[in-house]
Amino acid sequence: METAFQLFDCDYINNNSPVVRLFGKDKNGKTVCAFVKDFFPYFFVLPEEGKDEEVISFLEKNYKQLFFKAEHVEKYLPIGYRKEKVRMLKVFLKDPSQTPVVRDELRRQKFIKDIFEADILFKYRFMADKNISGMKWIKVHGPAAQTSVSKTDRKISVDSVEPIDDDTNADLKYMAIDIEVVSLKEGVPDPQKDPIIIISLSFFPAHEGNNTLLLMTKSIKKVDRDILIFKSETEMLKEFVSIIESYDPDVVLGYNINGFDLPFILERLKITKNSRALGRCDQKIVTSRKFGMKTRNSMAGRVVVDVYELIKESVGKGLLRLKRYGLGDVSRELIDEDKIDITHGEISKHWNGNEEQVKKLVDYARKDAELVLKLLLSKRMMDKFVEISKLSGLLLQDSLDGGEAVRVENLLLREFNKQDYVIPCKPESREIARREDEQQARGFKGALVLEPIVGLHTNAIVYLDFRSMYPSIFVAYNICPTTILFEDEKEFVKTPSGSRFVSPKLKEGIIPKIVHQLMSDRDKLKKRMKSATTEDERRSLNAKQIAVKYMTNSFYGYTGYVRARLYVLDIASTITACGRYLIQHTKNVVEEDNKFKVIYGDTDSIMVRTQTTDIDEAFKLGDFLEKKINAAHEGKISMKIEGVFKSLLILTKKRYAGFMVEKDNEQLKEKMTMKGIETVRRDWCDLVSKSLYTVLEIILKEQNPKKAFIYIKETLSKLEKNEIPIEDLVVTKSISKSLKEYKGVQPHIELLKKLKKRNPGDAPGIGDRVGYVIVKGLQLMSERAEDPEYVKQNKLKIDSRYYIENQLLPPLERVFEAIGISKSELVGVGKQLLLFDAIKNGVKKPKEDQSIKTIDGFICDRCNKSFRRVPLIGRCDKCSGEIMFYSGETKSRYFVL
DNA sequence: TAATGGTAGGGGAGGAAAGTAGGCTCATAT
DNA sequence: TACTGATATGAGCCTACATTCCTCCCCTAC
Repeated sequence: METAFQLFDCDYINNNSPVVRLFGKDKNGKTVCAFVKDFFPYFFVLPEEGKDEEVISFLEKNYKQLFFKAEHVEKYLPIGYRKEKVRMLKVFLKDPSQTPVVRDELRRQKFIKDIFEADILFKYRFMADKNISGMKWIKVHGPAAQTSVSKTDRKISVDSVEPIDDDTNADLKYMAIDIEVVSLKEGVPDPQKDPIIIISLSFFPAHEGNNTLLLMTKSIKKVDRDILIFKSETEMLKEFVSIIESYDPDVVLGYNINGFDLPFILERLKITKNSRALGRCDQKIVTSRKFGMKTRNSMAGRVVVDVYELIKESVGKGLLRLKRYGLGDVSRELIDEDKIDITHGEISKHWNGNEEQVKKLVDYARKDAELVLKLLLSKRMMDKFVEISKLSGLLLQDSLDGGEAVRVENLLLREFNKQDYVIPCKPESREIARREDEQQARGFKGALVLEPIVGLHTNAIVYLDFRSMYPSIFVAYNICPTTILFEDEKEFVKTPSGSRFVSPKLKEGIIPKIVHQLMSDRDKLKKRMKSATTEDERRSLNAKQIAVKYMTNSFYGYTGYVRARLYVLDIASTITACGRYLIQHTKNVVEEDNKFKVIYGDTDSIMVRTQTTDIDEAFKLGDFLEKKINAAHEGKISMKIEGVFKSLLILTKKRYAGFMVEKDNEQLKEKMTMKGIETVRRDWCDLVSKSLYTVLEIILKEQNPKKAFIYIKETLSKLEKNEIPIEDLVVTKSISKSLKEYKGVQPHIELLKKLKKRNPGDAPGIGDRVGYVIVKGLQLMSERAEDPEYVKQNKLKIDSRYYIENQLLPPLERVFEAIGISKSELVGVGKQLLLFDAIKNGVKKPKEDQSIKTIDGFICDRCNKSFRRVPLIGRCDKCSGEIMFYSGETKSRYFVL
């Protein structure tokens, strides 16, 4: 019998000898589990000269049960150009789980020179050898298997496996989970003690007509159709297990499901003596493992997706701009839907409250599961990972969980093996330390950032960049671990930085080959995208295109990554050195005849000032430059015009704003671009981002600083009059490590300490973002950071002075200084405005009693310079005006304690 | 069984350290 | 001649301040 299915998961079980299991779904939506026998784990041993037999007898003697067989093979060593293969031993064992033991023991033996591929996960060893990939279709031959262990529609005992070419995707079933827990004590719920009270499930497609199901352990009168009530948590969990089995989801998802819901459920299942085999196999319970701060869960045959982690990753990679990661914030931003408002601390209160409150809690739980599912589906968050799986060969779960290194390694393993190369084992901790030291000592220089010409440029600026610079360098100079020359070779390619790689005529490097292929694949995908007829087709092609781009760009970072199997610092350094040469050389070429000036450039891009203000002409000049530069680089790497800036304000390296015109199908499109400036940074409050954006827009589009001034004046006066909503004043920052590890004093950390004291259960953790506002007071600014909600509730006063002097003015000063308006002019305007306006607006001047009761600081009567500490002289050191006490808007010579 | 791509760079806040001005004390002179 | 009080001056030391430099941290550009 022949069966084709899309490969969803793969693992192995040990029935005396290993059996590989392939999980997937066929065209009819039936789940499949295919069992493959007679595949054994192996690795390669390079013995010392002539010691082959010693290795074999050692294995025979010490690992009688485990050792299966050894074969003599000829392989290329992976690092450094090799003309000839080397004889080594391919050692087969009987049990994958024991491979590390044998490997480590062998390593200690004198007759061993090196060991290769002794740490490739068994499932990936199998998949690589059979040339099958996660999320691709495979065809298996074989009869139905007699087993009740796996819970799939079809079970097959496999004789042969092969990949098939099919680009479609099977329809998947999704189930979102959200649990609610009451904690007996204050703080984080403890699965040992605290019971689950509600399990909220959301399905796509519907489960027996229900889009949602709510399991709960308290009876309420007005019962919705989707509510199931149980007498005990034990019974509720039992039903939960059976729902999973009957619905049989492919994807199980949740918000922070890895960190909270799943581990918690597992613990409660254990305590209530329910089954923990939630996967498509009775034998394997769901495993939950902690790696440092991360928790990973695996469910045989299914995929666990944590939407919270996906969101964070997207933000981290700059694909998404969000200030906070809460489900509420994210839903509002991405799908314009709100969460029902209940804090963790209030859950117990609602649960133990009246009917109305319990009902609200139920609605809240239902909404959460719905939102998570909606986010994943409507934003098609998994598409990219499906494509990454197909490209790299990884299983979908590992594409989602793992980093770039695993992807690159999986791809390289296959390509290396195809060409008879072995790849090294992962470095041990000592080797990692050595690499780190080496990097420390030698340094690993990165890209070149050209010194910018700071200021406002109003001539047309042409913006050009290199197409996939680092990947192109790999290809252009045949850079690869397998081609790097340590010895003399007649035919070689020399990079501008002086490194030598063997000529591609003798050996085309493996990485260059892969990268070249990926780059041309991407070009084709982009072309197909342009002619796509349906939105679905376009979106699917786009996901592919993005995945290809990711893979292409991963190789450079990988070679400089200390934990990589194929870490070659020389290669990483060579790549960046070539990049530096290219950008510098390009600048020289552009400036050759004094018509153009390169005013800035970063890594792979340059901005060229022309002598025109006409956009069409600028584009023509851009085309001219493009041709000239590409000719200078002899087709090895090409530059492309990205657009023309009508006006551009450069503040510093990596910080600029411009009014850009792009060409899209011969249509001109205008847009504002801002890089690195506070408008795009998440650690400034919205007031700053918004007003700075407006100011920049006025300056760039209208070139009218006066108008910008007036705008600021209004903002400042609003701020002084407390007319700015507190939401606009919230500054958010990430927590990057545990409290103990922080050395200095920082606002968000100080606030975190306070929050932990107030409500340990609700306090944010590592990886979360904390939002704060600065309130009035005399302590360090960091100690005056406060939770906005707390400020509202306790009616604390916002420190408007902080927002003016430390938030609004500094970024504005930098902008105005760059356009030639002095800092003091603006500061003067800012501060005087602030005080004089306030006075004009009717703040009473004390007449009879000229003393004030509290002080906020010390201020110069003439120029309004403020001092943090009391100056001992009574004169302002700037203008020699008199120093006075002030409180709010009131100044006085006298201060009564 | 089991994790984690890279360097360059700006900028805020706090803290240490070296530098400095002014105050205090004491000696001395008038 | 011895002693007192008021006043001035300068040296030496101490303290608090303003400043500079550095570290830590966050986040971004590419």
